[in-house]
Formats: sequence, C-alpha cells, structure tokens
Amino acid sequence: MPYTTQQKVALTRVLQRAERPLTPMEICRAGKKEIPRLGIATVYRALKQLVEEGGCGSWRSREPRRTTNQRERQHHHFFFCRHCRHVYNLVGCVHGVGGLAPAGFAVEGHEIVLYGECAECGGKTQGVVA
Amino acid sequence: MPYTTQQKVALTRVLQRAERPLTPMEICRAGKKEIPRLGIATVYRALKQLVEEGGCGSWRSREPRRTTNQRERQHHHFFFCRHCRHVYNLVGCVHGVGGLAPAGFAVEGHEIVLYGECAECGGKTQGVVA
DNA sequence: ATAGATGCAAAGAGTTTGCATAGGT
DNA sequence: ACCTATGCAAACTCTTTGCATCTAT
Repeated sequence: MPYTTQQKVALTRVLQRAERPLTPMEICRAGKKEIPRLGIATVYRALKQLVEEGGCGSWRSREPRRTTNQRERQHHHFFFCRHCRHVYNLVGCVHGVGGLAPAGFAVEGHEIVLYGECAECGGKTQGVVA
Repeated sequence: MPYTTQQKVALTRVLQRAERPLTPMEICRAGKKEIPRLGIATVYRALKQLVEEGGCGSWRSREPRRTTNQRERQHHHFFFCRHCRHVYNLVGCVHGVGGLAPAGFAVEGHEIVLYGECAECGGKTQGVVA
C-alpha cells in the first residue's frame, strides 16, 4: 500500500545514480534539484521504507561507523538480521579481500557484513515478503 | 604522549572481551563496572584515540549503518581512508562471502569495507605513524 | 473519498566540546 | 611541576515524531 510519490521516485533515482554511499543530507540536497521543497524528514522516511522493502541502493550516515580494525585479536565478521536487527558473529573469513584495493592504497583492515534474515526470524517472516 | 589511564585500560579490556560490536553507550555501561564514575565523553574520547592509533577492537553506533543491498544494480564495495575520511569505490568482489553465514541464515547481501590509507594520504602521513 | 505521504517545526538521541579538577609522567 | 585526561554539563548535530495539509489511488 505504499504510494508511488514523486519524492520516492526522485530519491530512488538519486540513490541509483550515486556511485558511492551518500548521507541522508546529501541525498536530500540532491533530491531538491528535482523537488525543491523536499524535506529531510521525507528522506529519512523514504530510506526507512526502502530498507524495509529490501530494495534500492546504499547510503551512509555522516561518518563511516563500525571502525573496526582489530590488532589481530580475533578476526571475525558480522551478520545483521534485517528483521530482528541483531548482530551475529561469524567465524571464518575469505581470502583476497585486500586485493580489492587499488595500487597505492594501504589496506590496514577490512570488515565484512552480511545482511539477511537470521534462522530465528526466517520462520516468522514467511509470507511477509513483498 | 597519551597517558595510560585506568579508564583507557578498562575500556580496552571491555572492547577485547566483547564478542560483538558494542555501542559507545554499552561500552560505557560495561566500563562503569570497573570505574563507576566513568563518563560517556571519556568513552568517546578514548574510542577516537584508539582508532587514530589504529589499535583495539570494534564497536558500532546505535544502529548498523550502511544498510546496503543493491537490487543487483552494480555490486561494489568501499575503501575508507582513515586519514582524509574519504570513501572510495572499489571494483570487483571476492567469492564465497555468503558462505560465512551459519546454516539457516538467509544471506540477502553483503558489504565489504576496507580500511587504511589512500594513495593520496599515504605520502603526507609518513613519519606520523606511532 | 480515503488512506497514506509530505513539509514543517518541535522533540529525542547520540556525539562533541569547554572548563575546572584529578591524575599520570 | 607540567601536561594530559576526566567528569560534568552545555552545545551541537543527526534522526524521529506530531500534526495539518496535500497527494495518489
């Protein structure tokens, strides 16, 4: 039942065009080029909707969070359940991750986050998927 | 010249013991068990220091940010430069990432973030490293 | 016509900063 | 002793919410 409004269309377009994660503020600013009266609240509301629907692009908050970089304490990554919003630890790691960086870039650490639904929520949500 | 205070020692311990990313608030709460008068500002200041020194564990803000999940638009990841705080796009991806999740977990997407220093900052920082 | 969305402004919540005091070297 | 860190509270900034109005269906 969500309506397809001009705002959402414009914001989706902005997100798809971006080739890096934008902050809500940046998204709003970009959206105003199409819809001058676009409010920041609408951006937040739209983003939330988009996530819940599992669609669209990516964005970031003002700062990159999750400043991970364990001094090789115990290397592990995380799984974020979209449903219960819990963070689970993962064991293991994949190789060659550092190779993604361009030449000249010093990779000091990395982080992998998986998104989806945890085993517990898997059952509850059946049928709720769009 | 940073001093080794009880607070920092305690906070480092908290971070190392945690087996998942904690929020600053959670870190503070945990730290108070050792240092009752521990203030939230100290936690933030300590965390900032730890990142700058490139040490310690990981934590998160109240919510997992970077809610990525491109409807397979163009899969790419990012490099975050600790120095200039810029976000760079990376091309390519590694395989087998989804395999990290435990059985029963539905992986809908993933994100990889590399941390370090970009080529531009690489030069400037020479010698500043501890 | 009706349910949902928007914009604005106010309220919440998280983070940062100023300053006097306490603590480390 | 000197310089840094801490705790507290105020200041900021980002995010969410209430409400009257507007829009998509």
